Amino acid sequence: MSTKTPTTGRPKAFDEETVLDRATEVFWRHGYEGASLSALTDAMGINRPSLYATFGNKEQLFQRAFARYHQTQVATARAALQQPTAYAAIEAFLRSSADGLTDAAHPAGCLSVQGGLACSPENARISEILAAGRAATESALQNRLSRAAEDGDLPDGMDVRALARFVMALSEGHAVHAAAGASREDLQASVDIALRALIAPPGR
Amino acid sequence: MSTKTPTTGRPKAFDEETVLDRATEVFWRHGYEGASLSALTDAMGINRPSLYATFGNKEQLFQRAFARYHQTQVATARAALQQPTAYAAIEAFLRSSADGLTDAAHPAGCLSVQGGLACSPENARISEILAAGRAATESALQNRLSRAAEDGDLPDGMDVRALARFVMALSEGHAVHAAAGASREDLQASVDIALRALIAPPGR
DNA sequence: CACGATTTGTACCGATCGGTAGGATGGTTC
DNA sequence: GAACCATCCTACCGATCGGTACAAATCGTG
Repeated sequence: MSTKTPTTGRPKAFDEETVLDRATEVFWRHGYEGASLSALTDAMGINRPSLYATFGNKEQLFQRAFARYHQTQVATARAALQQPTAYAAIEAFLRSSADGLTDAAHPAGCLSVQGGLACSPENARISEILAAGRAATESALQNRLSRAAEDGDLPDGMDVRALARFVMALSEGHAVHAAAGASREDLQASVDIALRALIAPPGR
Repeated sequence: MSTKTPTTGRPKAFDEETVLDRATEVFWRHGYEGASLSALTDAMGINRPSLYATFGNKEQLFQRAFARYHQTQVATARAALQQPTAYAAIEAFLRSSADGLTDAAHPAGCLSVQGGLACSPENARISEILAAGRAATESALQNRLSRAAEDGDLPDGMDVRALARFVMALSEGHAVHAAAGASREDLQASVDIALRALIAPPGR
C-alpha cells in the first residue's frame, strides 16, 4: 500500500485506481483463481514487478479490488436502503441490484459471488472475504428492516432476519443468473414476483 | 468411458461409482479449478493413470461427476414438482433444496453453483455445462408451472416464466448462503417469506 | 505354467502458476 | 549537469498444474 507519493525518483507511469479497475474486471469475469497474473498484468497494462511493488501480491490486489467494488457497485445498492418505506427500500435494492448485475459497462454478475464461492484450500481466505462482504450488506439490510418493523412499516409478524436473508438470497441468485446471461428484464420480472411477498396477508 | 467390462486382464481395484462420488465431493467443495488432480486422486484413493484410464481427463471426470450429482441431488428437488398443486410443488421444491443444501452428508451448497460460476478462459466450458444444468432445472420448473396456470392453479396474471426464474434464483441464492455456512433453519425461514408471494393479491 | 490382456505404481513431461532479482530507464532535486 | 532514486523491464526462480511413458503386478484363459 503506497500511502504517500514520493517527491523524488521516477514517477509511476500509470494511475493506481485505473489499473485497479482493470484488475477488478478480470477478477469479476474469471474469479480469483481463474485470473492469472499474466491475464491481470495484460489487462492492467503494467508488468509484474510494478504490480507487486504497488499492490503487494495477488491476494492483496484482490482485497483492494473487492474494497473498490464495494465502494462503487455495492454502495449504490445499499444507498437504496434510504428509501422512506421498507417496501420502497427493498424494491429499490432489488431493482438497482438487477440493473447493476446486467450493466453492460461491467462484466455480468457480482464479484462477491463469482469471485470465489469455492476455492482451493490455500485460497480459502478469498471465500471468507467475499462471504464477509455479503454478510455486511445483509446486515445493513437487516438493520434497515428492523427500523421499519419498529415503525410498523412491515406486515405484522414479519421476521426481519428472514426477510433480509430472503432479499439477499434473491439478489445473489440473480447474480448467478446474470453471470449465465440472463437479461435485465428477466431479473426485474423476478423482482416483481418477490415484491408480492411484502403485501401478502399473513398466514396461509 | 468404460462401457463394457473386459473378460480378461487385471481387474480394477476400485468401484467406479464409489470413486466418482469422492471426486464429486472434491469438486463440490473446491470448485473445478480449485480441485487439483492431486487432491482428486488422494480423495478417490486411486492414482493418476487409473483416473485417466477410467474417466478420460479432468473435464470428463467433472462431467461424469456433475451428471451423477444431477441424478442424485437435483433429481430429488425435481421430484418435488410432482406435488398436486403449484403452491405445494414450489414449496416442496424450495424446502427440499434448502434441506439438500445443508445436508451434513455432503459439502454445503450446490455443485451447480460453486463448481465454477467464473472460470479461467480455457475452462469456460465448465461454466457453460453448469449453466445448462441449472437451465434444465428451471425449464422443468417452468413446465410444471405452465401446467398449473392452465389449470387455474396460480394467481391470475402470474407470469410463469418469471415465477420459475424467481424460484430458481432464490434456490441458487440459498446455495450461496449455504456455502457460506447458513443453517437449514435460516434457509427455511427465507422460504417462508418467498411463499407469501404466491398468495398475495395481485397489483400493489 | 505360460501367455495375453489390463491395471497398477513410479517417475517423469512441458507448461503455467505466483513471485522476485538486478540492471536499465526516466524523472526530481541541488 | 550530476547525484540521487523510485519505477520499469527482462529474465528468471521453485512449485505446481494437467497429463503421460513405461514397466511391474495381477488377473482370466490355454
